[in-house]
Amino acid sequence: MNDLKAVKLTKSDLQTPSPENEVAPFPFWESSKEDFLSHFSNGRYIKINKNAYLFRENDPPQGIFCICEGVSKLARTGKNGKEYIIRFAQPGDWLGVSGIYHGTHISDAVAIEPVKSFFVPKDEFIRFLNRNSQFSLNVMKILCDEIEKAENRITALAQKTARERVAEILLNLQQVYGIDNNKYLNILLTRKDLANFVGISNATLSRLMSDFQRKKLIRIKNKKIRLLDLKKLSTLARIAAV
Amino acid sequence: MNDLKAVKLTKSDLQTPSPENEVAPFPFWESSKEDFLSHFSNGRYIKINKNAYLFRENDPPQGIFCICEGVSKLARTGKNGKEYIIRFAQPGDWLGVSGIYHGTHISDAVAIEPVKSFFVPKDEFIRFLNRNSQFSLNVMKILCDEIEKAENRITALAQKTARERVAEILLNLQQVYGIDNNKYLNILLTRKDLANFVGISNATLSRLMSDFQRKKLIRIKNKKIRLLDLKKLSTLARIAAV
DNA sequence: CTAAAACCATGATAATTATCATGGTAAATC
DNA sequence: GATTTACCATGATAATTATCATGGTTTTAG
Repeated sequence: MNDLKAVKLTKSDLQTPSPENEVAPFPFWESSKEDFLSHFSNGRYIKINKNAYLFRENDPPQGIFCICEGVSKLARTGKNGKEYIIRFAQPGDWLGVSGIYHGTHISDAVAIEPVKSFFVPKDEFIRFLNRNSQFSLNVMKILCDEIEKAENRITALAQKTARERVAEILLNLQQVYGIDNNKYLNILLTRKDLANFVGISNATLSRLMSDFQRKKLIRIKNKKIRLLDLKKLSTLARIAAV
Repeated sequence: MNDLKAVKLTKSDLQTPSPENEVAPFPFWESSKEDFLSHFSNGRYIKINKNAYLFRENDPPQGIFCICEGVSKLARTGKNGKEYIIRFAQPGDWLGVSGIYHGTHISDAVAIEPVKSFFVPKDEFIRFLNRNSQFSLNVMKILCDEIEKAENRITALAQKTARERVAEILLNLQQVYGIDNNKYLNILLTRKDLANFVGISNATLSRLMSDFQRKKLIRIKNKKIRLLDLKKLSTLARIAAV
């Protein structure tokens, strides 16, 4: 038996729009969405403009954000003033859970496109965890996923060259965010953000992207990226083919 | 109010030996240790030899290990055959929690010194989580700590030079594992393990360690490392003084 | 106790990546 | 719509780090 199977979430679950409500709040709870929401009587929807902060590193956490629409980046700024992007958060992701355990947020959360999110005050979130072991398991799964992703990043950063990491992250972005009708990635990043995510300088990233284009591995049109040769990219990234 | 404060664990809590039992199983639960253990009727103590595996990457998880004595490394092996050490686990740490959510372990766990651990079968662990929201919060805290550590590593790997990372990790090891009577680090690592943890080649690590010795930042005797100048090391690592 | 294996420091060299600088392009602002 | 600002690609150079190789040392295994 596997108790956890029952709480497994899929991306499509999270993104299925609800007919009776514009903002679809992920069928996260085992019963209905209304039931889920009714437990957070102090929860509310919040809109965050592009480039605005959901929270900042070292802020005392006020509560938890569940992203309903749009993408945010989670980033830290080093002593050298350089930003590093830990990860991106997309619809269905919860932000700020770690923060409530530490007393402060451990990274900035910035909307890289307009974001709609559901906000649950900290106290209510904790109260809810205490009363609902099933919900706790859900949250734990989220945390474990974050750990796995973080450890994947660590391994890549420690072992792979810039070239390999760029290829890997491009494939990863396609897998996570998917492609539009013209097969371009569904996430639009500046060179700077992409460089800060890969962990290399802007210049090196630019060169590698140019090189990838020359080699017909990718195509770039209006800043949108299309992956042309998944197989070669996978080989280049030294990962199993996608 | 802060419900979480009550469940906060400190390192000394975890390491306090219990008078009536050789193997001290951390006062993790709010009531007594006996009460804690009585809830895991299928739990048992396991001894693991040096260099033996607690589990391997991709293994289906059988249960959760709580380290009582000794140190393990959590490591992955890349396609290139190179090992990378994600982190070390010390007494009081739980291993394998992420694995039960993923169906497979996401890294190797290897004892780098003889390890004594308390093993709880997966089903029982899950059952316990379901029934005890307080315990769930404890586990969540552990996971959040892991996330924070992982994200710290990511930031360091992405932004810092080899030299900076070595200084940072030495300081970090001292903070986490402490020092013995002669002020040498309480953890004994091979050059290889340390290099794989920092994420650089053995050769580069050796050179940097020699350089640190020449500069009187550290001293090495019988493979044991002593930090001589915390302030300079902190400056070098570009972190706030310890 | 001895042979084999693993570990370690260091030199020489090559590859990788950052930094600095520049001109061109796109985007934001008024 | 003009102007200012941010973004991007690329050259030249310097710094960093890996790789390969070697001899000495320590550890392990029989």
